[in-house]
Amino acid sequence: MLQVSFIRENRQQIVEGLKKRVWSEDQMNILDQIIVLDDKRKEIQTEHDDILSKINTHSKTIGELFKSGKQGEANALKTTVTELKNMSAGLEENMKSTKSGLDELLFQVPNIPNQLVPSGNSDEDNEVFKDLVGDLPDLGAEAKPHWDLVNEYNMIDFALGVKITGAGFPLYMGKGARLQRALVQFFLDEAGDAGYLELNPPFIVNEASAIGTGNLPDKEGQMYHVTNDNFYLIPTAEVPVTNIHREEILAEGDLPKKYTAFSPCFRREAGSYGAHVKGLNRLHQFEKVEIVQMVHPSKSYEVLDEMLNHVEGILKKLELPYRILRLCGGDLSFASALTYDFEVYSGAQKRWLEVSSVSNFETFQSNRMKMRFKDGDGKKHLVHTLNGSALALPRIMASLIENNQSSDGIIIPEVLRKYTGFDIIN
RNA sequence: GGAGAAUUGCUCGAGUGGCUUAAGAGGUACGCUUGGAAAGCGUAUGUACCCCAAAAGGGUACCGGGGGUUCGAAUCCCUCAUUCUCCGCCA
Repeated sequence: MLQVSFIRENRQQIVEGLKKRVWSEDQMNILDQIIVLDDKRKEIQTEHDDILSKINTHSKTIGELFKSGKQGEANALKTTVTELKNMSAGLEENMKSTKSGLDELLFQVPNIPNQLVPSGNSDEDNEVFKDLVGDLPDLGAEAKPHWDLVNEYNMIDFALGVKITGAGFPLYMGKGARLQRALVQFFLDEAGDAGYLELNPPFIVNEASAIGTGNLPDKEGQMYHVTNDNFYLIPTAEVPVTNIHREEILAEGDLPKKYTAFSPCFRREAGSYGAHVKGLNRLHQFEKVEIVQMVHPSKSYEVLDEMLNHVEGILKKLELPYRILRLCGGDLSFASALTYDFEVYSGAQKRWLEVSSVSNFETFQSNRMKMRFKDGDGKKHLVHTLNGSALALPRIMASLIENNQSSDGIIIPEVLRKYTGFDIIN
């Protein structure tokens, strides 16, 4: 969420930014309401602190009066304090509702898009930042989509997943399961080599963590909620990992913090049915290796490029044709200032599949989480947080299976063979 | 799941209603001392918000979270979380 002080001082810049997110004039009014409520909050606090101060002084006096035996004076003063306390209670109530009103408004304001973000309403307006790297596979007319191939080679059983749980929970088997594990291992090794500390975080988080990363309150319906304990199944490892330093003040020398984590990801997003969500294209449970960084604000865009390079390196090693999109304002996630999506080409479906999303959140998450660092002068600043998928498994599997199909079977890319222990699935 | 004990600042740790402006120790920073270091001595050392044009200064809140009793709570009560010990169950 944005800081009120930032809203006060950069109104014009914010309005320009929100226009890219297709905000109406009506919605812009929220900005003014925020400032009005914040003014009110200050006014109430000044008044309230003043009363509390008087109560504190009087209480001390009462103690002294009792000690010196002046019961009458003490009791008179007690009455005064009681009156002050009534006033204080009223102000406190007012403060509470003002603050929650203010938060409610602040939660509605998304991050301000970076200058580079193109305006636009939907994914059709995304900018192709880097077009096709690699060659589109030439599979011929009899190319099969991955959902047929995984069936043919007994790699994944979707029907059993439905039996056990429901749609969107595939069961990987044999070489399918092994290939998946090989990819995870490969991704983690790549991240480790790039200096990310490997973590194995909790896959269920509490409410505070979900709020910290911006998954609550906005996207409650997208997460699985464990109501008995008020916990949430993570939609991505970004949630537990980014929350590691929630409400912390780091030393400037501690930055950057670089973390990587493998996790299953759970997403409710009760989807539509049809070809574009068929097979591995969209799931309720999938696996992903995530990279996360907490960095000095002056470095965050440099680091964003570094993360892009990291993801590109992996896709090149896997020999998958890919392209990079720069998301437009309308497609940008709520918390992000700039996002690049990676898409790989899936040869039989003949379409691009999103396999990674790399974002700079600037201070949007760190402000919610109160994640700061102290500079040499002892001044505190919010860190910038970034994260990216490196990578999400199912669509990598889908394109890898489709693109590498041959009359002999599915050819395993060279780089994975030491992890799989086999070079073909047939 | 049951019974008991605990949670205090950067760390350890004292603190059973006003004498706490949270003792004391350690750590850290700076200064003094020294040929240099150590020791010693001195000073400082949290977070958030508010007042003030700013600085200086002042105020409020914070002793695991939330609520309550009281003129006054780290201290008493309720509740939740976490940690430890024992019992039960368990991969």
